[in-house]
Amino acid sequence: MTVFAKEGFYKTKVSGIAKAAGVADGTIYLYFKNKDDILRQFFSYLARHIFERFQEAIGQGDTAVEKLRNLINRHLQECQNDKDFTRVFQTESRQRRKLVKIEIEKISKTYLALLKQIIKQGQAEGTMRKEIPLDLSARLILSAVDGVVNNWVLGGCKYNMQTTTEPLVDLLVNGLGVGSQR
Amino acid sequence: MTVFAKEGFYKTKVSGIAKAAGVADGTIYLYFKNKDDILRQFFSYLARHIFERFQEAIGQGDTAVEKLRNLINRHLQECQNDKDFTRVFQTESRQRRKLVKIEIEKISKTYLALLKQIIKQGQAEGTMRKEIPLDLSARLILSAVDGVVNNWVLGGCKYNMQTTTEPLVDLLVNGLGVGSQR
Amino acid sequence: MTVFAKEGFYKTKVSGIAKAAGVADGTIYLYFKNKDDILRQFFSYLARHIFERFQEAIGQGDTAVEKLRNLINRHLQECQNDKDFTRVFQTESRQRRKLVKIEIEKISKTYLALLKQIIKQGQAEGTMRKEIPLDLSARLILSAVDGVVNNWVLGGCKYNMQTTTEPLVDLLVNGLGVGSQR
Amino acid sequence: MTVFAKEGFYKTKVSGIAKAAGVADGTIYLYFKNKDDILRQFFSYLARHIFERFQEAIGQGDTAVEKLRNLINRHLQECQNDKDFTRVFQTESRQRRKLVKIEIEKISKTYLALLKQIIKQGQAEGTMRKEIPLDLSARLILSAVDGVVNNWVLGGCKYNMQTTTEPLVDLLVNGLGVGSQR
DNA sequence: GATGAATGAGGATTCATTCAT
DNA sequence: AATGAATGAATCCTCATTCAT
Repeated sequence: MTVFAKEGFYKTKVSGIAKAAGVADGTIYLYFKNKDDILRQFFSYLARHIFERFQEAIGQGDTAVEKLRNLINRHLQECQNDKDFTRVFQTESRQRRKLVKIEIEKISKTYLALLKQIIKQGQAEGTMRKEIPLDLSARLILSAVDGVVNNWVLGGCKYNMQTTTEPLVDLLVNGLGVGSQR
Repeated sequence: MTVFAKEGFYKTKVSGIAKAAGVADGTIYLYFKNKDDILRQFFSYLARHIFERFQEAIGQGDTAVEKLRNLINRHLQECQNDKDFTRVFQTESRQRRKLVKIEIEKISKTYLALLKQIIKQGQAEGTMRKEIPLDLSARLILSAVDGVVNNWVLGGCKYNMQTTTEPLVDLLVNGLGVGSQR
Repeated sequence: MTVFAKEGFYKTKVSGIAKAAGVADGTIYLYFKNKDDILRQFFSYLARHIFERFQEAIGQGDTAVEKLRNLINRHLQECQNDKDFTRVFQTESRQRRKLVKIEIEKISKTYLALLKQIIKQGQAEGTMRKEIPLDLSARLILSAVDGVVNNWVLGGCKYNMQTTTEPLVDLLVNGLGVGSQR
Repeated sequence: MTVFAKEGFYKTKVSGIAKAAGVADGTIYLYFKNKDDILRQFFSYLARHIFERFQEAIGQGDTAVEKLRNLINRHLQECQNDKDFTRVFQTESRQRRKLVKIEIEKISKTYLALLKQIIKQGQAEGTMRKEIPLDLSARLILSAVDGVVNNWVLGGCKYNMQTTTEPLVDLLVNGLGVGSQR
């Protein structure tokens, strides 16, 4: 991932990955079918493991808003902890659509499911509006968080992204407008 | 752009572009320094022309919320009108970061400036909250809209994206929560 | 020739020649069949005109040694007067053997004929040795003069080559050894 | 070298070299940085190895004239033994001046040093004239030998060049003129 | 299992030449 | 006659992949 993160999938040479891993070029092919497969396995790994942690984060909140806050916070935290991973994901999930389509969709769907579940709980609690289509709300939240991460990546991963959690949740929950508008 | 949109920058052959353009391979090089330059000129063109249209859209609204709605609507509309353009932008602005860094930053900055100007007006009008950092609000809106577009692209550009405008603006302005929460 | 002299035949672009000549690329092809033909015509021109001047130089001497001195002097002078011409000749007569074979052979033969004629006269005068094969003597003189010129070209055409005439002729006529050796 | 010798550097295709060497195109690039480098390494090799043999030849003579004869003889012999090598050297040392400038100069300087050393010895012995500038004599001898080789190459490497040694040395040492002239 | 030299298909780019204006 | 935009054949070089050791 360190190597992919630096120059992107296409500019990365298999020999470069081998060198970074301290093995011979040929050795790569004992563990990966081909270059594409390296990326695919990365996405596959992500898809399998990331949600346990998200689930865990949600578990630590009671109300819907708390859960949302915890989820977003953990999301930003994880991204921050593994910059290379994040960078590769942000970059290649768009570029190599066909290759990782299945994994991306799986990740995306699971994430959206988590969000919908939170929103549903909020609606049941009476703390979240019922007029807005569930799908749209979920997608919009995902987009917003993804956008924040993307912005951070494009800016060179410099600032501490977790400071964004609080105002982000505030904005998502309360909106840009003043209450009287509604 | 049609060709880039289909397979991405790296999988696109210059000869493929030439063929699609109905000219000889060499002719490409009369107008572009090299393959990279084709992409760079595309982004450069975008940077120069897109904002006139956004500006125009904003001009057609009076209140801040109206302006926001018009901007977002026009944004989604333009993306919809040129799917190839949009797809290339969404994909390659991430992938070929270094190459188009300058153009991307220009586009991003100008867009954010438009948003901040709208939010400021809203705050002056008393229709938009002052507690949230201007920068964050603007970036979040951009991220959200970008996320919607990205989602549309990943989904194959199938549904009509403009139906999203209304609930999107509602969500951004009024938030996910019910009023009493604040 | 200025252009050929700078980078050699192969690195020279027809468009570069056109630019130097102040005409359009296509115009070149009104006067030359192709790129090769430009070089061929150059050698052809040389073959046709250079010997008049050499002949003239020889005409201004009486004894064989005088004639030899005048010929060599004129040879070095002409080379010095047109550095580009000389450089192209020195370089391309070797490189593009097949292309200019005929012209080179013509030039070479005529030059050798001049030299043989001089040596014959010297032998008749009793001032030049008869033991050495005429052919070899002539070729050796040509080689030596050519070598001097080549050396001058390789060194960047800096020094005044005509100062070489006198010692060169001395060496050729009297040899490196002291008289008693014979 | 066989391939370069046939058509010259520019007309030679890397794939042609690979084919002649019985390897794949890409293999060439495991040993040479690029096409230019093949030529450069050739000249570099020459520069490193040829002088041991020349030195050896000189060592087998006692008097200056003997040493000169042995050097020239060995020079012609080596050229004859490797026609392709010789042809490439004769051709490309002129054509690709910049590329092999350093190597050429090294070869040239070392050769001239050998010659000067011989002439000095001759002058000490009293068998070689002291009036002619050392530099010029050396350069002239080099030019003459080079000229003989060049002539042989241009003529298609047909005749036995070593028969030229004796009259060449005679001419260089005793000159073209009869003794009484001095 | 690990290696890394060898492979060769593939593609960007150049530039001599043409020809409609 | 002169132009120069357009052409497309030609070739260097890269790099994913293989396989004998």
